[in-house]
Amino acid sequence: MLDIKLIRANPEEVKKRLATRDKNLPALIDKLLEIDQQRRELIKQVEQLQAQRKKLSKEIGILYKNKQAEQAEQLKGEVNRIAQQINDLKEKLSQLEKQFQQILLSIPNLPHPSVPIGEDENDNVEVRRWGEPRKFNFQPKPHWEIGEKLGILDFERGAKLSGSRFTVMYNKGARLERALINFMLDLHTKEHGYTEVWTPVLVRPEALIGTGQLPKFEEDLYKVCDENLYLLPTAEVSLTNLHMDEILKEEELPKYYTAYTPCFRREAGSHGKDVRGILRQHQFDKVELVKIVKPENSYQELEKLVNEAEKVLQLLELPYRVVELCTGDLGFSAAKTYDIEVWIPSQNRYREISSCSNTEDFQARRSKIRYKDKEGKNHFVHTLNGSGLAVGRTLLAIMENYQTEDGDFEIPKVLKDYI
RNA sequence: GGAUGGGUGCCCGAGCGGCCGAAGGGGCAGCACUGGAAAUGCUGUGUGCGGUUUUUCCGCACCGUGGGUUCAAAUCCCACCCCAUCCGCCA
Repeated sequence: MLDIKLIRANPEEVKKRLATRDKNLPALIDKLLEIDQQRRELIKQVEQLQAQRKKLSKEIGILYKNKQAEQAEQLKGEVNRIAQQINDLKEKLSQLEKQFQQILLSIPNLPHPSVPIGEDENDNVEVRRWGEPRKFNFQPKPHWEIGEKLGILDFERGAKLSGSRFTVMYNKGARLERALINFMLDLHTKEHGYTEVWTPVLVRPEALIGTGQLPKFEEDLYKVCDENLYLLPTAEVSLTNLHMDEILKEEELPKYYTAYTPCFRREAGSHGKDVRGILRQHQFDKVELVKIVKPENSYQELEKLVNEAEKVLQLLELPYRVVELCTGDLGFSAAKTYDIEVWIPSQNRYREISSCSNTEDFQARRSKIRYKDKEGKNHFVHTLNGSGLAVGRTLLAIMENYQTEDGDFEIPKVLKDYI
């Protein structure tokens, strides 16, 4: 959520920056400001009337005490009239307030000035590469072929049980999944100072509103029938909202959290995309990284966060590149995002395996996560999140990059103790 | 699923329809005491919105949420949400 005060103070600047995401946003800001003005005018009127009512009511009380009932009765009539006016105005006000909130909640975050301007993923900027894609002296196979032949990936039974984009894994596949989770959690807790967390995977709408998935992206989520709960699309939601509605102490910051959770996404808009294999599933495992920090450190923390996610790929010796998302490709809550893309031999290109974002105070404002400074003043924290990493995609990348000519694949050295 | 209790400030907790933004305690900050500290004492300390000569000050709102009663609601009534405990059921 953007700060309405910021929008009021610099409407043109805000519109200009939002337009780099989406050309339709400036008009929405105009509408918001219009409603805001009406709303404030009404608030002023209502408050004046309420102040009057309060004053007169007190006088009535005193009159009764002094046994001047007649005069009290007279005043009552007047207060009744004022109360009626207040009611009328309040009704209008609550309408406006509703619209106001609804629009404000649907406006995405402002891109950081350093974010490259662009329309879609083609305008993303490569920041660096690590590792050399392996030269194969045979035709590398896609992971689904390897997996099916080895009998470790079972798409048919996945579909039988749950539908398309669900997969069953056996033996080496299932064990590798588990090994990767442990490996990643150990790395982040032991080397990078994160606190390991285990969270529910069913969450309330409040949490999803806090991190920005709701109200706008309901169609991407699985909702539990007959309960007001949703399946977690990412542990960013549960980890960030651990501190929903809290005022933290300054010395508690920064907080680093990591959690393994399954993630559930409907993939509503992506029919026909990446339909083969396990790249895009309705259910996948992820180890998530979340940081809650003071505003002045957040960009430094973002760079660190990306490095921490990269470390996983470096240790697994998987080639990757880091790209900076352009304005048009930024997620709703993000002010700045780096994607890490791992090399996929069968596609002869890099594919996203992690996305690391600084949302600044956008989520903090929605989730009401603040901290109190030394002077006793409250400020919104900055929140960051990143995959560290998407486990299924890591598994896929290992299968393809470490494949052998006979249709099997090797296990990266660092995982030997885990499997 | 059945029964009961409860949601008040950073935390705990009291609160007769007007004098309650709200007692008391804890925490935190400042000061005093001390060689320094602990202990102790004193003082201060909610949030949001709106206005403002924008350091200041003023107004309004907020005691889970939304309605209602009343001249006046944290306090009374109704609905909803949430939490806890017990019983049943299940792992």
